[in-house]
Amino acid sequence: MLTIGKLAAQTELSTNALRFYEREGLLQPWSKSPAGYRLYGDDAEARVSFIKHAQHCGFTLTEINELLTLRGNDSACCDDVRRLAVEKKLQLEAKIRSMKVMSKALDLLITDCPDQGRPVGDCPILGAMEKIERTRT
Amino acid sequence: MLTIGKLAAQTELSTNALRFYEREGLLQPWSKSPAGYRLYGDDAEARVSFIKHAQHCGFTLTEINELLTLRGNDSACCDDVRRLAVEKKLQLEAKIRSMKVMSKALDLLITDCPDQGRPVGDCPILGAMEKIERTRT
DNA sequence: CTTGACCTTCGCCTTAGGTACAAGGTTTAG
DNA sequence: CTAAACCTTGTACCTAAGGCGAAGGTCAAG
Repeated sequence: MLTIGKLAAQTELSTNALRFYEREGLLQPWSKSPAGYRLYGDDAEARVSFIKHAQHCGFTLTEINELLTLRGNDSACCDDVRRLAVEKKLQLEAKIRSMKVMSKALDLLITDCPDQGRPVGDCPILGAMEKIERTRT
Repeated sequence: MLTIGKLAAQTELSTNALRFYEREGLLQPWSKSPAGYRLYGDDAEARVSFIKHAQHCGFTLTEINELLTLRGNDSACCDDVRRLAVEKKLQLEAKIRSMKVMSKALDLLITDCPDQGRPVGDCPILGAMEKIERTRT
């Protein structure tokens, strides 16, 4: 049985974060002491590990909640998990693509502006941003 | 002189967005009618173009405000603009890298999980997420 | 004159993941 | 006994870029 502070120290989360997870339904304390202190079982640590690792894979807390629900649901099948993972990967790739487009647009602007010490009135970057019609790929 | 609705139609923004830009200091109306209606000059359209294009390059509204301030500042130099652009590009690239890491982590999990109807108890994705490799037990 | 379209300000809601107080109760070590 | 360290609930705040709606003022046409 761990109090919130102990669990926070073990998992390197803040106590605020743990309470936040509780409000979000991600991690319930096993019981409460007579004084109302949260008491966590040893499974809590593994659950926090799960949450952290899923976060590192790009899942939001809401989605992690789904994964945890799935995990506890005996009628669920591994394919359900796999489907969520594939979907998340597609989301990540879409976002990466759009950010690459931005990065390339910036590249063009930056290479357009090679000279030093030019006044802003002549800045080709600012100029290009005003005229949206010239979408130079 | 355009009222907010006209400018919204021309720029394909909502009137809410235009009022929001005003609060944020991005776009001030040229004047107000006796009844308090916002009246925008013709420069407003170009300014909105600028804002939109900068957004497409990944700049936040706060950063766009800096760019606009720079543009109006005669003592500013094109290098200042260029520096902001380079910095933004670096930010984008950092984010892209971190998302690629996530995507690859997901890839490993997905390929670990053959697609037959396995119960969640055996799911290698869920299993891997519980066991974050940790240095301490 | 009245209807409907347009405008005003104000203020809450969203996502995600918390942080930071405030005011007070509990536990433990010295 | 006391003071520190820990815990509780509750509230408010932050980012980004607005969305939405209430309550009400204004303007043009029929």
